Parts: sequence; C-alpha cells; structure tokens
Amino acid sequence: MSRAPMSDDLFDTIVSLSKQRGFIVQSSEIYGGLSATYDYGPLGVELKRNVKDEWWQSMVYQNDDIVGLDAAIMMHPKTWDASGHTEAFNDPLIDDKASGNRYRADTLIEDYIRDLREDGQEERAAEVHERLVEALNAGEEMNDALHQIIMDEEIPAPESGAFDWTEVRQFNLMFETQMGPVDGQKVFLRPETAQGIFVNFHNAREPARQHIPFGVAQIGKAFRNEIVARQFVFRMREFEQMEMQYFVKPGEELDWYEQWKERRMKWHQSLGIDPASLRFHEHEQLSHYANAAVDIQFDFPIGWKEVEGIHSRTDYDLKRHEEYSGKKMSYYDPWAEERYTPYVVETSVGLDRTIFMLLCDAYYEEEVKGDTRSVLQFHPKVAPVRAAIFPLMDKEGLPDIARDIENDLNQHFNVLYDERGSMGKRYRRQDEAGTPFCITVDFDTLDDQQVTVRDRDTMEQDRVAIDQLATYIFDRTKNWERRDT
RNA sequence: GCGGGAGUAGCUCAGUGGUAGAGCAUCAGCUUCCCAAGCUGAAGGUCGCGGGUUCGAUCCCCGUCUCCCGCUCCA
Repeated sequence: MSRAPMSDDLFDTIVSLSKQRGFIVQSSEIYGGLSATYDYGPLGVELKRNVKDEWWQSMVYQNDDIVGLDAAIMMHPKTWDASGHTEAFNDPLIDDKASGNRYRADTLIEDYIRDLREDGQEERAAEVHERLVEALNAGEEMNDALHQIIMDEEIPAPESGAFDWTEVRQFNLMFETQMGPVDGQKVFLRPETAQGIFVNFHNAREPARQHIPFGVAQIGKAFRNEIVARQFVFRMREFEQMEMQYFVKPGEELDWYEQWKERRMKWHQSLGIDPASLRFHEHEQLSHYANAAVDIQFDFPIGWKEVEGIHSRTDYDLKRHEEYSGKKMSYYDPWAEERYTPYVVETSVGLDRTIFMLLCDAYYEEEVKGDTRSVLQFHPKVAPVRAAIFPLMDKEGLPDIARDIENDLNQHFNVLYDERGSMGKRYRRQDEAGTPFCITVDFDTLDDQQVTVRDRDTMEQDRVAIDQLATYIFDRTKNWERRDT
C-alpha cells in the first residue's frame, strides 16, 4: 500500500469531503453562511462524541485524582476582571496605511521605548513610559491618548518604516450579551472554560474529598471575537475546549508540567495520529501568568499549528480570584499543617482542532486496480461508524440475519446497515466514512453461522462466528495499529 | 479590519447579453454478487444575496454576504 502524493490539495479535499459526507458544514449556509462558525453533520457529531469520550475517560475515569465539572457559559462579569480578560482581550489596534499591517498601539510604544533605552536615551524613554502608563489608565480616552503618543514621537511602522497611521481602534474579543429581559446586566460568553474551574476550586475539591495534588476536567464551548477567524474549523468564533487544571503544591509545578506534557503527547498518539506529524513547540514569550508553556502542534496542510497548550499557570488565577471576590482561595494541607495557594498546571486542547487533525491525518488515497480508493484511517475507537453490516444479496433471508446482527451490535457501538449497491461499492462508501469493519452476511452464513469481516486498512477478510462478532470487534479495536506511518 | 483571488446541481467544474450543462454522488428498475461493472430512467440549480444598466442579466456595473491567500493572536 502506498500513499498517493498529496500536497496543498489536502486542505480543499478535507473541506469538500467534510461537507459531502456530513462531517462538518458551514453554519447557516442557506442564508449565505455565518463567518467562522461551523456545524457538525451526522458523521462529524459521532467523531466528536467519540473524541470527547476518549478524553474524558483518559482524564476523569482513569485518574483517581481528577474530577469532572460542567460550568455555565455565562459567568459573573467580575470573573473576567480577575482573569485579566477584560484588559487583555481589549486591544487598542492601529493600522499602517502604507503596508496594511496592523499593530497593537501599546506594544508599538513599548517597543519604541525599548529602542530608546538601547540607544542610551534613558530620560526620553522614562518620559514616554510615563505617558504610556498615563494613557493606559485614561479609560475612555485611552485610544486617543495612545494615538497622540505615536503622533508626538513620530513612531514609524516597524516593517514599512512609514509614518502613516489610522486612528487607534478598540477591539473587544469577548462576546457580550444581556442577562435579564429588561435593562439586562451586561455579561460575557466565556472566552475560555478554565475560569469556570478556578471559581469552583472549592466546590469541586471539597465534595469530591480531593487533596493537593488533584485536577478538575471540563469540556465546553468558548467564544472569541477573533480578528482573523478563518482556515476552516481551525480558528472559529464559537469553539469547544477540553481543559484540565491540575492543582499542585508550589515548587512542584515544573515536575508536574513535564509529566503532563508527556502524557498529553501520548494521548494524541493514542488517537492514532502519526507521531511524525506531532511535535512540541516551546513558547518563546510567556504570558504574565505562566512560568512555562508548550504547545503540541500538528503538521496540518496549512502548516504546523497548535492543537493543545500545556501551561504552568502559577498561582495567578486563584490569587486574582481571591483578590477580586474577597474569598479565600487557598488550601490547607492537613498533613503538613500549612496553608498555601496552589499552583496550576493547565492542559487545554481544542476539540474542533483535534477533529480537524484527525481528518487530515486519517485521509489518504491509493490506487486499487486502476481506481482510486479514498480512506479515512481513523482509529476504530473514534470512527463515526464502528461497523457496517451488509447482506450479500436481498435473498433467502440474508437481510433478516444482517438486521439481527445490527440490533445486537448497536447495543455496544454505532453501526450502519446497507443493502444498496454492489459489495465493492458498499466497501468504498465505508472506506471514505472511515468505518473500520464491514460485516457481510452471505449464503454460507445460512449453514455455518459465520460472516465475513472485511478490514478497512488491509481490505483483508476474516471469517467470524456471529456470536463472536462483538468480542472480535472489541479485540481488533483494542489492538489496532496505524498503517503506513 | 486592510490588500489580492473566488462564489453555477450534494461534490469537482464547463458555459453564454436571449431564463443553463458534464463527470462523480443520490434515488428507482433490470442485471451482477466480496472490492467504485453495465443499461434505462428520475430527482436535484430563482447561476451567493440585493440593486442598477438593458427590450431582456448567470454573464456588464455597484453594494452586500461567504470562502481562499497574506498581516496580529490563540484552543
């Protein structure tokens, strides 16, 4: 088996296959579509559910020290003041008319100050810095104040060198909505799920009788008004995250960080992803709240891109919530008899990106007797349909036997019955949907109570007793190995 | 958001100032029966949406929406 050469076309192929087969389609398509929002079709929703289940099992069920949570999408507005999103997700941006490039007005000035310092102009730098601080605290006047600094200092655009700026405009990356039908209070749709975990630190820990170290896992939607939201489901305005916050004793966070880094990489590989298409990417610049951060990247058709982030978030979030809520967010260790604010190691994976990764990684084409066979080589445990069941012909009660098998196997996993078209055609249909096993009831079945199970990856067939089918499929799923890595 | 390109059947695409086709896919019938065979037929499109020019617009012009490629950030 050799993989047909594919290059830039893979992206387009995945997008059109997604639509044609019902994995992912653009939202509100009949009205012309809604930018950067997508719907999951019949196959897509199964794939998504399976990936969520895999994650939840690996986090919550397979770890004594991790519990689950499902927090509301809407949270008290103060949450976002505490988390820093009100500030950080509110960027003053300015465009260079010459190059069309966009910059953050405040970092533009910061870079300028740094240049002054490197140039030995300490006094000047301090002056501008003072004005910058003033501007940032000017409330509604901030944008004008920033603009004025750029004008007064005649700061040129970094790339073009031009001095031809637009006004400074505010970009709010958080979605706002109203809570209450009349004069509702302004609330936000959460831009990340993590804060739901932090504010519930005690509510999750105490009833579950957990002690440090322990973790809280959550799967849920988050919303961001991305300035540039494109590239299929890679960057959406409404997206789903699978996050786990692991609370540890201060000083131990980097050990846990290393451990979770490795465990998360193994998880992606356990989905059947080609290890050669996965890598770590260390952050060069750390967020103000992190003391270590790494991405797990996948080699998408659009380049190496981040699928998951693992961050050592220090005690920033809990400390901030303690400050803003006035509630104690620390932990008392009854054995060591000491009180401290835990540090947090975060693993945050994009569900939609994981789906996209699976589609890209699984897809291949090969030549079979002069025809092209398109296959989605999903790991059987995440495949939308685990097994398809075919009667060889619509004769001698073969469909009845096939239906019986369907009703038996659908107790365990998603299956699909199909009696239309030739055998070859039915096999190929399932190959493109990523169905790992096809079960065929033939005339011999009437005598020996056995059926043919055809393997998606090798196209080889096994003869299996009907009453052993479920066991056989579970076994093959467990021992599945990716081909052609 | 700015610059460049593009929107015609479920998918990939032809096409013309006089209201549209192909291949694949789908459905029905015949045939075949373990790897996309064949034949016949059917269904499916107000040519992204709105406006303008014109006797007449899918085609020309304007606006708008959406997608793709660049520019910042992230899951």
